[in-house]
Amino acid sequence: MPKVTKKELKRESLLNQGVTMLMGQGYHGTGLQEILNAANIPKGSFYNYFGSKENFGAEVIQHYIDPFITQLAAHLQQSETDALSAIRRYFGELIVELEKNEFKGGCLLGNLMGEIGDSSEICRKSLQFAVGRYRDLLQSGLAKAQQQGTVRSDKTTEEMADLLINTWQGALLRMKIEKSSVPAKQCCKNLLEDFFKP
Amino acid sequence: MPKVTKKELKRESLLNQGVTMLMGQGYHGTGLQEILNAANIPKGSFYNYFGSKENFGAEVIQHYIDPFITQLAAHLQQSETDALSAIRRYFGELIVELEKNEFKGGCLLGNLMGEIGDSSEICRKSLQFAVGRYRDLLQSGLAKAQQQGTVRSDKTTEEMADLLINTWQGALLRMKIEKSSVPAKQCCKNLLEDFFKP
DNA sequence: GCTTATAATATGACCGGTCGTATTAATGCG
DNA sequence: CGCATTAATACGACCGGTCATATTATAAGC
Repeated sequence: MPKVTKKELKRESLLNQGVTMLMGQGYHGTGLQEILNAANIPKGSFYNYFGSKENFGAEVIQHYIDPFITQLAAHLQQSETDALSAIRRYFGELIVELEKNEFKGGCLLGNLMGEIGDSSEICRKSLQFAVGRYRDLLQSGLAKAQQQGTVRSDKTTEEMADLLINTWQGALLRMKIEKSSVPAKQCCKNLLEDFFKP
Repeated sequence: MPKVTKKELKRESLLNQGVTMLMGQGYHGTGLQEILNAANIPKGSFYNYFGSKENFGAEVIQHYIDPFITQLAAHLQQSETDALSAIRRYFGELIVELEKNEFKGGCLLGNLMGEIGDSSEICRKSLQFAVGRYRDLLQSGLAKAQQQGTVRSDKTTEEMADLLINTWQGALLRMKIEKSSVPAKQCCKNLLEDFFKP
């Protein structure tokens, strides 16, 4: 595989810092300069990597969801675990991470949907694409679980995946203001261990 | 009842404009000047009504939830309707309003939880209080419905109210980026007409 | 391979503007 | 006229983005 250039390293550093800071302070609450300071990149250089802050935001969104998709896919690919258990384990791991992080941040997708979902068309589309990618993977996991007989068959897996994602998003918002992982745990218990069961 | 003073009128106008603009553009995406222009109030006067932008934000949050609580309470007080039907009708009305508004804005509580839930302690507490008020009212409605035998009794009404609010919040975020009320409708269908049923 | 010219890339000072808040001035009322 | 209230103005900081310039990379000729 081709060697990663210095430019690509810097670009990725910007994206990583962008994820961290937009999660903590939101899109408009975070100035470019703060991100550039953290990534040690001068202002003028930023525009070699990204056309604008808005374009940068759209790419931060994709950069954010990538590891979640990788992690969920890895769970689903484990052949010795049934799909529903894989999904439960995946969310279990997320909850452990959120507790470690003292309930801060939540989900960047949810945060930005709320903040700039109406005001940035570029970011709205990036969010829609990211949520779609994530939801499609969850849906394929639920479909597998249906085949394995561990999930109810009278509801479409699209609808169940949507419900799961929406409830999870709402639970993470509650988590932030109540500083507790109880909402996230209840989401998993009520849907994955109750409502979705045959 | 005492006559409403001019000062109170101006204060309420600021809060109304604040709700509208924070919904559309978020907290940090909306400057005070924009709100003051819309309310026709000079910059210096703002500080007669509110100690800071942050305090203003916290009061906008309470001002935002008040009519929802009033509307839901009115539904629940109608003696000729059972509680579950009242809740369904309430959410049905919200969906109609959201469709009329072309799926913009969503829920200010959800938006601000995501954007400033970690960065403003004053607003976090206001959000927590507002969500608590709303949830408690929903919980009392679900408790009534349990008494009437229209809602399952093997789950606490606190937990069901939490699940309903969290899923609704997540559904409204999806609504914004997909410009569709389907997520909100699915939330009601799956929870109020399925999962919560005895 | 070295030197020079050219092209590409990187950069930080600067721009015009707005920010939230503090200070000062003006106005209204008893 | 004095005090309270309201409003105008000022302030220091920061915003996203631009651009003239500096630096680095590449190409061409010998």
